[in-house]
Amino acid sequence: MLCGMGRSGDLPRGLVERFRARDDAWPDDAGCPILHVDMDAFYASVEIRERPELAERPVVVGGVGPRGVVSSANYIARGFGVRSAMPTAHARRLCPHAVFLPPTFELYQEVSAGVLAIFRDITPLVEPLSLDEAFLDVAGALRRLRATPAEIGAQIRRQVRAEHGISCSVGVGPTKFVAKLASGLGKPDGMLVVPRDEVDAFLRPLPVSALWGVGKATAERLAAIGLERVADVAETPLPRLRRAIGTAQAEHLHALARGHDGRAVVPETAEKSIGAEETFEVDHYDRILLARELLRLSEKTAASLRSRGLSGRTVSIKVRYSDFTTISRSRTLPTPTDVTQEIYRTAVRLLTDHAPPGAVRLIGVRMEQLGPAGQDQLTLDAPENGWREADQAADRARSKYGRAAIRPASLLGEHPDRAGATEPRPKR
DNA sequence: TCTGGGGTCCTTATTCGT
DNA sequence: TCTGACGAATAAGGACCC
Repeated sequence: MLCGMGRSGDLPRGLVERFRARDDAWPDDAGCPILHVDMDAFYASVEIRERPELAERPVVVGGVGPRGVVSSANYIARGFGVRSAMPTAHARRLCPHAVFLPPTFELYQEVSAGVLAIFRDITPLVEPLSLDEAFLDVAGALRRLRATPAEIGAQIRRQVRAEHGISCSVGVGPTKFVAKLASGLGKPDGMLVVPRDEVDAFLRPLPVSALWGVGKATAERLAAIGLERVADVAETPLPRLRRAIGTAQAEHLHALARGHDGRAVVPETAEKSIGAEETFEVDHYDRILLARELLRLSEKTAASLRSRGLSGRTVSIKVRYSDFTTISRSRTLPTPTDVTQEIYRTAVRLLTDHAPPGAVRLIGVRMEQLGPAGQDQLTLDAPENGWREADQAADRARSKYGRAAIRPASLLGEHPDRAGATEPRPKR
């Protein structure tokens, strides 16, 4: 959410300013149909909007437990060095007087839906990347709106602020990649327009970490062969790049570095996997407790599948040990399922077949190979039919009476959100 | 500093059928 | 019948993104 900072790096200051839109004046936006809109410090901004008295204070949103990390921090908190993905404990040391808040996703989802509605009024070609950012292709909307891409970007910024009380940044460019970089460098509360024929001048001075898909590991490998800027990558022969980082990534980065990015803005993409995982506040050895946690996570995953009308064929579990090494084990079922009990049984078998050697800090369940539910599941007499009906009845009860209404027997006595997480549970 | 939770995509190895 | 080549599916791990 706030990763833009390290990426802009030691960019020559003037370079960004050259592309900045201000006072209804900006560089040539002909041939720049792609907009990337990114909310500024989204979670923190929404929380501040709800509580205006926080506006002048450092605000950090994230996990507040001993193992929480920062999801979002307003710019005052960033001034103290607080960054996203940083352990909350570290953020507290850097900025003890900040207000620390747990995230309230329902609220962010609401605001996000409202902002997306603004985008969809402009064009149906809206591709959300997460709750707080989206691509728009406005090529087809220009004539109808009698506006240029940058005018549309400016309008969006005004409208988001007026209707939702938060600021956003916009990047306008000929491709998705350029638009995304531009919005990041325009932050906070700004707009950058990168003309088609200035893409090279814009990209070449950036550090390689600005390239989409280059994180710590890849940046190190590139540095090892002497590549530090986007220009270096653009000028490196492909075979050399392939040897350093592998075929697919080499070709992808080489293209991006030269300003080539043919990816279209795609409104709807099918989900590939759905799952749930949890990090314990303290590590656990207890197999029974781990199994109980798997049941809770299977239930969550299955309910999520059912609410989307999907089922999955591959059940996969993930276990992270206290030393942070992480394993995954998976099994593909003969037919797809969205039934809690089936997912749980498979998950537990995976866990016991590969009994964890040590203390566990995280456990998770995920379903893959998703498809529309209802195919292959209605085999008469299949043992899971009874379970399906039970699941559906439970879904209905939960939507009527709340999540605590219906729980598997082995989760009784636990708080619905925190079953098995940490504290010893009350004995009954 | 001591590392969340939701995902996507890629690479490599293995197995199985033709 | 044996063997190898090949592709598809499966499994595991890792990097990366927000």
